[in-house]
Amino acid sequence: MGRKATGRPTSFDIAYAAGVSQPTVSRALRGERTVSEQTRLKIERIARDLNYTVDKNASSLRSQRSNTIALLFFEDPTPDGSMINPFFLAMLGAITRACADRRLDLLISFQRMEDDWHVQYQDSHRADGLILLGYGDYTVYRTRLDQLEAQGTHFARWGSVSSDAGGFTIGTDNVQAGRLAGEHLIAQGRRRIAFLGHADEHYPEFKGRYDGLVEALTNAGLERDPALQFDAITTEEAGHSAALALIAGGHSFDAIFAASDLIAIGAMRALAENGVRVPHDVAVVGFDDIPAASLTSPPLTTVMQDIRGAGEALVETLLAQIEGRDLPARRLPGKLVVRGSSVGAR
Amino acid sequence: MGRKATGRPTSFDIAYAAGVSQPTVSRALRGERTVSEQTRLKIERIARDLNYTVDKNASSLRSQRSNTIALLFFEDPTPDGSMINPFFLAMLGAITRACADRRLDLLISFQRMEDDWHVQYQDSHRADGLILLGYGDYTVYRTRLDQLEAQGTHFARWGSVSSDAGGFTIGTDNVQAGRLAGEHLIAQGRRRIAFLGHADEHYPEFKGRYDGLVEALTNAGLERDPALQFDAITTEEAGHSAALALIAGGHSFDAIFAASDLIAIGAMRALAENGVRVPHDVAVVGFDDIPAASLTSPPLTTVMQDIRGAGEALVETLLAQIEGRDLPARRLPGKLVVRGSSVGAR
DNA sequence: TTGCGCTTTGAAATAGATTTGACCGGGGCC
DNA sequence: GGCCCCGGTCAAATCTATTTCAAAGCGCAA
Repeated sequence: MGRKATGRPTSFDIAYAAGVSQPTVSRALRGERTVSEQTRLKIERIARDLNYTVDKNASSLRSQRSNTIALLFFEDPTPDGSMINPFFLAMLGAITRACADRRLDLLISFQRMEDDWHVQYQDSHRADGLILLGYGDYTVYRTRLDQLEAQGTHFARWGSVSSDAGGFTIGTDNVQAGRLAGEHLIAQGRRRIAFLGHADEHYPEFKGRYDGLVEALTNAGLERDPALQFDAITTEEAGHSAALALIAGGHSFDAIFAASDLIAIGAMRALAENGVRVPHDVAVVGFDDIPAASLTSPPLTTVMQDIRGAGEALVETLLAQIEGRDLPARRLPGKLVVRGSSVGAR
Repeated sequence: MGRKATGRPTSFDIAYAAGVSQPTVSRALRGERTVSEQTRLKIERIARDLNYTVDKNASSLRSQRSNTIALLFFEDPTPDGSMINPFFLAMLGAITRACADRRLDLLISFQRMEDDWHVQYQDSHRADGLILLGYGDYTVYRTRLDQLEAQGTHFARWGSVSSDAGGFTIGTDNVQAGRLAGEHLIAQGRRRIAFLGHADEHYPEFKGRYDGLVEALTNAGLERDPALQFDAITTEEAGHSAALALIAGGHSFDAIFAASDLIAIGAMRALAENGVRVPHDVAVVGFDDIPAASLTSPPLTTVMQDIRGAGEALVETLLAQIEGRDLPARRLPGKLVVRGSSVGAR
């Protein structure tokens, strides 16, 4: 008939070739059980032969489902825009994998929360839902999150679960993870453990880690010394400064628990500059297990977050939400990775 | 009329509210000049008021243009799937930015080339074109690339430009960049420069860097010593082994040019283990400027690739191709980043 | 008044799938 | 025999924008 000679085949072409109607092709290829096995196999074969693929746009338009989710990084972008928190990049890998397993497409964007065209991802039917990744003072983004929720946008976010933010949050159990680090250092005979990182409610992740450390100390019958806590955001620079401040503070210490690997790496540099030996004089434990952690000398002991599990959980939670069955917020356990920076004779 | 009370507004709703026909709404919102200024402003205001956004699927279906590109990593995935070459991750940032500037959406996938559902991205109208990122022995992927080209799929890839691969390739000018590294080391008074990395045509990027080094030596009237070249793929382990082999080889050397930062970091570890001081005894230069490069001690001198430019060029080339005007392959210059590992007294 | 060229707008066709409602022949039940 | 149910299929409606084509409106000249 009047089918154009060139161009991709459509479901009509397949239907014609298979001697069935076009809707049957659609059903068969989606595996609806109302199509007989025999018909389905025949249609599948013909589709393969003709090199046919379902048109995603037509499919999504009709079904109002894109089978795509959007990943938004709402970290403060660095000036050159290229340095992205390595931890989130690892997470990206895990999320990609989780999506691929479920045959979902993944759209990504590094737009910041301040720009707001991202809220249109769902409205424009580009994506069925959003995954939000962001570190730091999330209270800033609170308005945005509320707005998203009010709009009926489906989303899951990575962050501190303990906070008062609505559900749909997946995060590491920072208290447990912090305790793990503390217990490890105590087991190594360390008693005066400094904490580098903010410990107030603006940084709930960091605060949780600190609380965990304090718990470990308490459990071991040790006193926490507030003079050994120094604020730092998650950069190598901040870690360097905090460690210098710690050294200058004059209080004795035999271990550092840094709220992130970048902080730890900066701190180790400061220690080295001051002739402090790691781990001999001071043991160091970081957090995140970024790639660079295994490359320092000595290699950095750190707490690894369950990135693979996080990716799975985020996608799963989001899907559940899209389908109307809400899942509870979840906390994932951290795991200690012992390397050279924390073990050895005192 | 029979408009459903709930749900997003469609262009019909806007048209009704504005007292015009629905196609006029479409034209106005896309900025076609055939719509009078007055009408356009009115429609835009109403669209904003009603919180209307264009349905991406309907739009793409009709126009056969998705304004989306897909980014494919075809690197050999590591077992745990989370470690991705940091250089490509940085590139991801640049590509994201280039896409955002052009209001393009970006789909990403870490599927390997062996799996082949990626070839359907364009066929299914999910994306208008592909960007391919992959390191290593690309001859393996040659079949795939040819297949893509035969299919009429639009794509741009990052890689070695010198190769015989079809156009649409963007890459660093590895020879120039290698020469840069060589000249720097020679200027530091180094004469016996080892090269760690494969130097055969299966690794065209690495080979180019080696050729550049040789050029620099030749230009300076120095002889190249083939005994100072050791094969290594781009891992820290390989760098470590290669450096050990170099040391064991017994030939004297006063500098190392590593084909990648990971190799360089591994090599520095081997040097340290053998009591070789950097840069005092041996100067080290890497390649890529991954985040960890500035965190080593001493910080690693390296050749930075123009990632920002690469992202721009890849997207631009791909767009050109989609629109039917082919752009020539391009080589981007590398830039030397001098840090502590290569400067200082001999 | 008619005709020409230009801008602006609308009606209808279109893109390619999914979903709804109906049909058809055959088997089971009374 | 009449009626209902059932699996399998199809025709028609639907999803929401873009594109084509035709027509209306307008100023100005013939």
